[in-house]
Amino acid sequence: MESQDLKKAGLKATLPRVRVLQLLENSEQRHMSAEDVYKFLLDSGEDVGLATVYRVLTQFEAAGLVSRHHFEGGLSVFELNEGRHHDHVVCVKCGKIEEFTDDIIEERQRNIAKLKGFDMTDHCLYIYGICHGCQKPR
Amino acid sequence: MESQDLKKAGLKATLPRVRVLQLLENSEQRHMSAEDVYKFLLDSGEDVGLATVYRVLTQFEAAGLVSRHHFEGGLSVFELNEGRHHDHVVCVKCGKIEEFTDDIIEERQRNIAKLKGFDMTDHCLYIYGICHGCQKPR
DNA sequence: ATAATAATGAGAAGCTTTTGCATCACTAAC
DNA sequence: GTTAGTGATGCAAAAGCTTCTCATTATTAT
Ligand SMILES: [Mn+2]
Ligand SMILES: [Mn+2]
Ligand SMILES: [Zn+2]
Ligand SMILES: [Zn+2]
Repeated sequence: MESQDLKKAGLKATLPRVRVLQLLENSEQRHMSAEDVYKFLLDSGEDVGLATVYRVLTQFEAAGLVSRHHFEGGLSVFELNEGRHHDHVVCVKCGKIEEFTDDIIEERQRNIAKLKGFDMTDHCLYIYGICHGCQKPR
Repeated sequence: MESQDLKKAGLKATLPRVRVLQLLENSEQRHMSAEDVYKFLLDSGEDVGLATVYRVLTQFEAAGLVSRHHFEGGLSVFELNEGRHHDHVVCVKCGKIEEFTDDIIEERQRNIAKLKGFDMTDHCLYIYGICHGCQKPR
Protein backbone atom coordinates (compact mmCIF):
# COMPACT_ATOMS: atom_id res chain seq x y z
CA MET A 1 0.00 0.00 0.00
CA GLU A 2 1.53 3.25 -1.15
CA SER A 3 -0.25 5.30 1.49
CA GLN A 4 1.83 3.59 4.14
CA ASP A 5 5.10 4.25 2.31
CA LEU A 6 4.16 7.89 2.05
CA LYS A 7 3.26 8.22 5.70
CA LYS A 8 6.45 6.48 6.70
CA ALA A 9 8.24 9.10 4.64
CA GLY A 10 6.40 11.81 6.54
CA LEU A 11 4.17 12.76 3.65
CA LYS A 12 0.39 13.02 3.67
CA ALA A 13 -1.16 10.33 1.53
CA THR A 14 -2.80 12.53 -1.05
CA LEU A 15 -4.17 11.20 -4.29
CA PRO A 16 -1.54 12.80 -6.56
CA ARG A 17 1.27 11.42 -4.39
CA VAL A 18 -0.19 7.94 -4.36
CA ARG A 19 -0.65 8.03 -8.11
CA VAL A 20 2.87 9.21 -8.84
CA LEU A 21 4.30 6.55 -6.56
CA GLN A 22 2.16 3.84 -8.13
CA LEU A 23 3.26 4.92 -11.56
CA LEU A 24 6.94 4.83 -10.63
CA GLU A 25 6.45 1.39 -9.14
CA ASN A 26 4.50 -0.13 -12.00
CA SER A 27 5.54 1.68 -15.13
CA GLU A 28 7.19 -0.22 -17.92
CA GLN A 29 9.51 2.74 -18.29
CA ARG A 30 11.67 2.92 -15.20
CA HIS A 31 13.33 6.29 -15.81
CA MET A 32 10.90 9.13 -16.38
CA SER A 33 11.00 12.89 -16.67
CA ALA A 34 8.49 14.98 -14.77
CA GLU A 35 6.74 15.61 -18.05
CA ASP A 36 6.59 11.85 -18.69
CA VAL A 37 4.98 11.25 -15.31
CA TYR A 38 2.53 14.07 -15.93
CA LYS A 39 1.49 12.74 -19.32
CA PHE A 40 1.15 9.17 -18.13
CA LEU A 41 -1.15 10.30 -15.34
CA LEU A 42 -3.24 12.46 -17.65
CA ASP A 43 -3.55 9.57 -20.08
CA SER A 44 -4.76 7.28 -17.34
CA GLY A 45 -7.49 9.76 -16.58
CA GLU A 46 -6.02 11.41 -13.51
CA ASP A 47 -6.62 15.10 -13.03
CA VAL A 48 -3.23 16.29 -11.90
CA GLY A 49 -1.26 19.47 -12.41
CA LEU A 50 2.25 19.58 -13.79
CA ALA A 51 3.29 21.77 -10.89
CA THR A 52 2.13 19.09 -8.51
CA VAL A 53 4.13 16.46 -10.32
CA TYR A 54 7.26 18.59 -9.98
CA ARG A 55 6.51 19.27 -6.32
CA VAL A 56 5.81 15.65 -5.53
CA LEU A 57 8.89 14.36 -7.30
CA THR A 58 11.06 16.87 -5.48
CA GLN A 59 9.52 15.84 -2.18
CA PHE A 60 10.03 12.18 -3.01
CA GLU A 61 13.63 12.88 -3.76
CA ALA A 62 14.09 14.70 -0.45
CA ALA A 63 12.41 11.79 1.31
CA GLY A 64 14.69 9.31 -0.42
CA LEU A 65 11.87 7.63 -2.30
CA VAL A 66 13.24 8.47 -5.72
CA SER A 67 16.55 9.45 -7.29
CA ARG A 68 16.99 12.15 -9.85
CA HIS A 69 19.50 11.93 -12.68
CA HIS A 70 20.79 14.54 -15.07
CA PHE A 71 21.58 12.75 -18.27
CA GLU A 72 23.47 14.19 -21.20
CA GLY A 73 21.57 17.04 -22.75
CA GLY A 74 20.66 18.19 -19.27
CA LEU A 75 17.27 16.53 -19.09
CA SER A 76 16.45 15.26 -15.66
CA VAL A 77 14.76 11.96 -15.04
CA PHE A 78 13.49 10.23 -11.95
CA GLU A 79 13.43 6.62 -10.89
CA LEU A 80 12.11 4.77 -7.90
CA ASN A 81 14.77 4.33 -5.28
CA GLU A 82 14.82 0.68 -4.33
CA GLY A 83 17.73 0.77 -1.97
CA ARG A 84 20.42 -0.65 -4.16
CA HIS A 85 22.62 1.98 -5.75
CA HIS A 86 23.48 1.52 -9.38
CA ASP A 87 24.90 3.41 -12.31
CA HIS A 88 23.73 3.78 -15.90
CA VAL A 89 24.59 3.02 -19.49
CA VAL A 90 22.59 5.19 -21.86
CA CYS A 91 22.10 4.82 -25.60
CA VAL A 92 22.57 8.19 -27.24
CA LYS A 93 20.42 7.16 -30.21
CA CYS A 94 17.29 5.59 -28.75
CA GLY A 95 17.59 6.48 -25.07
CA LYS A 96 17.68 2.88 -23.88
CA ILE A 97 19.04 2.63 -20.36
CA GLU A 98 20.89 -0.26 -18.75
CA GLU A 99 21.76 -0.36 -15.07
CA PHE A 100 24.84 -1.81 -13.44
CA THR A 101 26.96 -1.78 -10.34
CA ASP A 102 30.64 -2.46 -10.06
CA ASP A 103 32.02 -2.92 -6.59
CA ILE A 104 35.57 -2.22 -7.60
CA ILE A 105 34.59 1.08 -9.19
CA GLU A 106 32.58 1.94 -6.10
CA GLU A 107 35.55 1.16 -3.89
CA ARG A 108 37.89 3.23 -6.00
CA GLN A 109 35.53 6.17 -5.96
CA ARG A 110 35.51 6.17 -2.19
CA ASN A 111 39.28 6.14 -2.16
CA ILE A 112 39.52 8.99 -4.63
CA ALA A 113 37.14 11.11 -2.58
CA LYS A 114 39.12 10.39 0.58
CA LEU A 115 42.38 11.16 -1.20
CA LYS A 116 41.04 14.51 -2.31
CA GLY A 117 39.87 15.28 1.22
CA PHE A 118 36.18 15.06 0.36
CA ASP A 119 33.47 13.59 2.50
CA MET A 120 31.57 11.83 -0.29
CA THR A 121 27.82 12.29 -0.25
CA ASP A 122 26.92 10.92 -3.64
CA HIS A 123 28.26 9.99 -7.00
CA CYS A 124 27.08 9.04 -10.43
CA LEU A 125 28.63 7.36 -13.40
CA TYR A 126 27.05 7.59 -16.81
CA ILE A 127 28.34 5.59 -19.73
CA TYR A 128 27.04 6.84 -23.08
CA GLY A 129 27.12 4.82 -26.23
CA ILE A 130 25.18 3.18 -29.00
CA CYS A 131 23.20 0.15 -27.95
CA HIS A 132 23.24 -3.13 -29.82
CA GLY A 133 19.91 -2.44 -31.49
CA CYS A 134 21.05 0.95 -32.76
CA GLN A 135 24.35 -0.31 -34.13
CA LYS A 136 22.84 -2.21 -37.03
CA PRO A 137 23.87 -0.85 -40.40
CA ARG A 138 20.98 1.26 -41.60
CA MET B 1 47.71 32.33 -31.21
CA GLU B 2 44.06 31.52 -30.76
CA SER B 3 43.15 32.53 -34.31
CA GLN B 4 45.13 29.56 -35.60
CA ASP B 5 43.41 27.11 -33.24
CA LEU B 6 40.06 28.39 -34.41
CA LYS B 7 40.92 28.14 -38.08
CA LYS B 8 42.26 24.65 -37.57
CA ALA B 9 38.89 23.84 -36.04
CA GLY B 10 37.19 25.22 -39.12
CA LEU B 11 35.91 28.34 -37.41
CA LYS B 12 36.36 31.92 -38.52
CA ALA B 13 38.59 33.80 -36.16
CA THR B 14 36.10 36.37 -35.00
CA LEU B 15 36.70 38.58 -32.02
CA PRO B 16 34.10 36.94 -29.74
CA ARG B 17 35.48 33.50 -30.49
CA VAL B 18 39.03 34.54 -29.83
CA ARG B 19 38.00 36.19 -26.56
CA VAL B 20 36.05 33.19 -25.31
CA LEU B 21 38.93 30.89 -26.15
CA GLN B 22 41.45 33.16 -24.44
CA LEU B 23 39.28 33.32 -21.37
CA LEU B 24 38.94 29.54 -21.17
CA GLU B 25 42.70 29.23 -21.56
CA ASN B 26 43.70 31.84 -19.04
CA SER B 27 40.95 32.02 -16.47
CA GLU B 28 41.67 31.17 -12.89
CA GLN B 29 38.35 29.35 -12.86
CA ARG B 30 38.65 26.34 -15.10
CA HIS B 31 34.99 25.27 -15.17
CA MET B 32 32.61 28.01 -16.24
CA SER B 33 28.96 28.35 -17.14
CA ALA B 34 27.94 30.32 -20.22
CA GLU B 35 26.78 33.09 -17.91
CA ASP B 36 30.19 33.07 -16.18
CA VAL B 37 31.95 33.46 -19.51
CA TYR B 38 29.58 36.23 -20.51
CA LYS B 39 30.11 38.18 -17.29
CA PHE B 40 33.87 37.76 -17.36
CA LEU B 41 33.97 39.16 -20.87
CA LEU B 42 31.70 42.08 -20.05
CA ASP B 43 33.81 42.88 -17.01
CA SER B 44 36.95 42.95 -19.12
CA GLY B 45 35.30 45.50 -21.34
CA GLU B 46 34.32 43.27 -24.22
CA ASP B 47 31.09 44.02 -26.00
CA VAL B 48 29.64 40.57 -26.46
CA GLY B 49 26.12 39.16 -26.47
CA LEU B 50 25.00 36.30 -24.27
CA ALA B 51 23.52 34.55 -27.29
CA THR B 52 26.90 34.66 -28.95
CA VAL B 53 28.55 33.12 -25.92
CA TYR B 54 26.09 30.24 -26.04
CA ARG B 55 26.56 29.86 -29.77
CA VAL B 56 30.33 29.95 -29.55
CA LEU B 57 30.51 27.48 -26.67
CA THR B 58 28.26 25.07 -28.53
CA GLN B 59 30.41 25.40 -31.63
CA PHE B 60 33.55 24.85 -29.58
CA GLU B 61 32.04 21.73 -28.14
CA ALA B 62 31.13 20.42 -31.58
CA ALA B 63 34.67 21.18 -32.72
CA GLY B 64 36.14 19.37 -29.74
CA LEU B 65 37.72 22.48 -28.27
CA VAL B 66 35.73 22.34 -25.04
CA SER B 67 33.78 19.80 -23.01
CA ARG B 68 30.44 20.43 -21.43
CA HIS B 69 29.40 18.97 -18.11
CA HIS B 70 26.03 18.74 -16.43
CA PHE B 71 26.71 18.85 -12.73
CA GLU B 72 24.17 18.11 -10.01
CA GLY B 73 21.43 20.66 -10.04
CA GLY B 74 21.46 20.55 -13.79
CA LEU B 75 23.68 23.53 -14.40
CA SER B 76 25.99 23.10 -17.33
CA VAL B 77 29.59 24.18 -17.30
CA PHE B 78 32.31 24.24 -19.88
CA GLU B 79 36.01 23.62 -19.72
CA LEU B 80 38.84 23.77 -22.19
CA ASN B 81 39.50 20.38 -23.73
CA GLU B 82 43.19 19.69 -23.37
CA GLY B 83 43.18 16.19 -24.74
CA ARG B 84 43.46 14.22 -21.54
CA HIS B 85 40.16 12.88 -20.30
CA HIS B 86 39.43 13.23 -16.62
CA ASP B 87 36.56 12.99 -14.19
CA HIS B 88 35.42 15.29 -11.39
CA VAL B 89 34.97 15.56 -7.67
CA VAL B 90 32.61 18.40 -6.80
CA CYS B 91 31.97 20.05 -3.44
CA VAL B 92 28.24 20.41 -2.92
CA LYS B 93 28.76 23.32 -0.52
CA CYS B 94 31.23 25.65 -2.20
CA GLY B 95 31.37 24.25 -5.72
CA LYS B 96 35.10 23.48 -5.59
CA ILE B 97 36.08 21.05 -8.31
CA GLU B 98 38.93 18.53 -8.30
CA GLU B 99 39.90 16.52 -11.34
CA PHE B 100 41.16 12.96 -11.48
CA THR B 101 41.63 9.96 -13.69
CA ASP B 102 41.68 6.34 -12.68
CA ASP B 103 42.83 3.88 -15.29
CA ILE B 104 41.25 0.91 -13.59
CA ILE B 105 37.87 2.63 -13.49
CA GLU B 106 38.29 3.59 -17.14
CA GLU B 107 39.11 0.01 -18.04
CA ARG B 108 36.13 -1.35 -16.14
CA GLN B 109 33.81 1.13 -17.80
CA ARG B 110 34.89 -0.07 -21.20
CA ASN B 111 34.23 -3.65 -20.16
CA ILE B 112 30.81 -2.84 -18.79
CA ALA B 113 29.84 -1.07 -22.01
CA LYS B 114 31.03 -4.02 -24.05
CA LEU B 115 29.21 -6.46 -21.78
CA LYS B 116 25.97 -4.54 -22.26
CA GLY B 117 26.46 -4.54 -26.00
CA PHE B 118 27.09 -0.81 -26.21
CA ASP B 119 29.57 0.94 -28.43
CA MET B 120 30.78 3.48 -25.89
CA THR B 121 31.03 7.05 -27.13
CA ASP B 122 31.53 8.90 -23.90
CA HIS B 123 31.23 8.64 -20.17
CA CYS B 124 31.38 10.80 -17.09
CA LEU B 125 31.86 10.16 -13.43
CA TYR B 126 30.98 12.77 -10.87
CA ILE B 127 31.79 12.32 -7.22
CA TYR B 128 29.90 14.73 -4.98
CA GLY B 129 30.90 15.51 -1.44
CA ILE B 130 32.00 18.11 1.03
CA CYS B 131 35.49 19.40 0.54
CA HIS B 132 38.06 19.69 3.28
CA GLY B 133 37.53 23.42 3.67
CA CYS B 134 33.78 23.06 3.99
CA GLN B 135 33.97 20.27 6.57
CA LYS B 136 35.25 22.50 9.38
CA PRO B 137 32.72 22.78 12.18
CA ARG B 138 31.16 26.17 11.56
C1' DA C 1 -18.77 15.49 11.41
C1' DT C 2 -15.63 19.43 12.17
C1' DA C 3 -11.74 22.36 12.37
C1' DA C 4 -7.12 23.06 11.41
C1' DT C 5 -3.77 22.62 8.26
C1' DA C 6 -1.49 21.16 4.36
C1' DA C 7 -1.74 20.12 -0.63
C1' DT C 8 -3.61 21.02 -5.10
C1' DG C 9 -4.43 22.99 -9.90
C1' DA C 10 -4.10 26.81 -12.87
C1' DG C 11 -1.70 30.30 -14.44
C1' DA C 12 1.94 33.62 -13.86
C1' DA C 13 6.67 34.16 -13.35
C1' DG C 14 11.68 32.88 -13.44
C1' DC C 15 15.75 30.90 -15.51
C1' DT C 16 18.41 29.19 -18.94
C1' DT C 17 19.03 28.50 -23.66
C1' DT C 18 17.72 29.16 -28.53
C1' DT C 19 16.10 31.71 -32.55
C1' DG C 20 15.03 35.53 -36.03
C1' DC C 21 16.74 39.23 -38.13
C1' DA C 22 18.95 43.49 -39.48
C1' DT C 23 23.64 44.94 -39.12
C1' DC C 24 28.46 44.22 -38.99
C1' DA C 25 33.08 41.91 -39.57
C1' DC C 26 36.08 38.45 -41.42
C1' DT C 27 38.18 36.52 -45.48
C1' DA C 28 39.72 36.01 -49.85
C1' DA C 29 39.90 37.92 -54.36
C1' DC C 30 41.08 41.70 -56.72
C1' DG D 1 44.48 48.33 -49.65
C1' DT D 2 39.68 47.86 -51.31
C1' DT D 3 35.85 45.41 -52.04
C1' DA D 4 32.37 41.88 -52.29
C1' DG D 5 30.42 37.96 -50.32
C1' DT D 6 29.39 35.21 -46.79
C1' DG D 7 29.00 34.21 -42.27
C1' DA D 8 28.83 35.96 -37.46
C1' DT D 9 27.07 39.19 -34.23
C1' DG D 10 24.00 41.65 -30.87
C1' DC D 11 19.62 42.47 -29.56
C1' DA D 12 15.11 41.27 -28.61
C1' DA D 13 11.76 37.89 -28.73
C1' DA D 14 10.61 33.23 -27.97
C1' DA D 15 11.03 28.71 -26.27
C1' DG D 16 11.70 25.18 -22.96
C1' DC D 17 11.71 23.69 -18.28
C1' DT D 18 10.87 24.48 -13.48
C1' DT D 19 9.16 27.10 -9.58
C1' DC D 20 5.99 30.19 -7.36
C1' DT D 21 1.47 32.44 -6.03
C1' DC D 22 -2.88 32.00 -4.46
C1' DA D 23 -7.65 30.80 -4.12
C1' DT D 24 -9.78 26.34 -3.57
C1' DT D 25 -9.91 21.60 -2.01
C1' DA D 26 -8.55 17.43 0.42
C1' DT D 27 -6.57 15.14 4.41
C1' DT D 28 -5.95 14.33 9.16
C1' DA D 29 -6.69 14.45 14.02
C1' DT D 30 -10.22 15.45 17.07
MN1 LIG E 1 18.51 3.51 -12.68
MN1 LIG F 1 37.53 19.16 -15.65
ZN1 LIG G 1 19.80 2.50 -28.82
ZN1 LIG H 1 33.65 23.09 -0.39
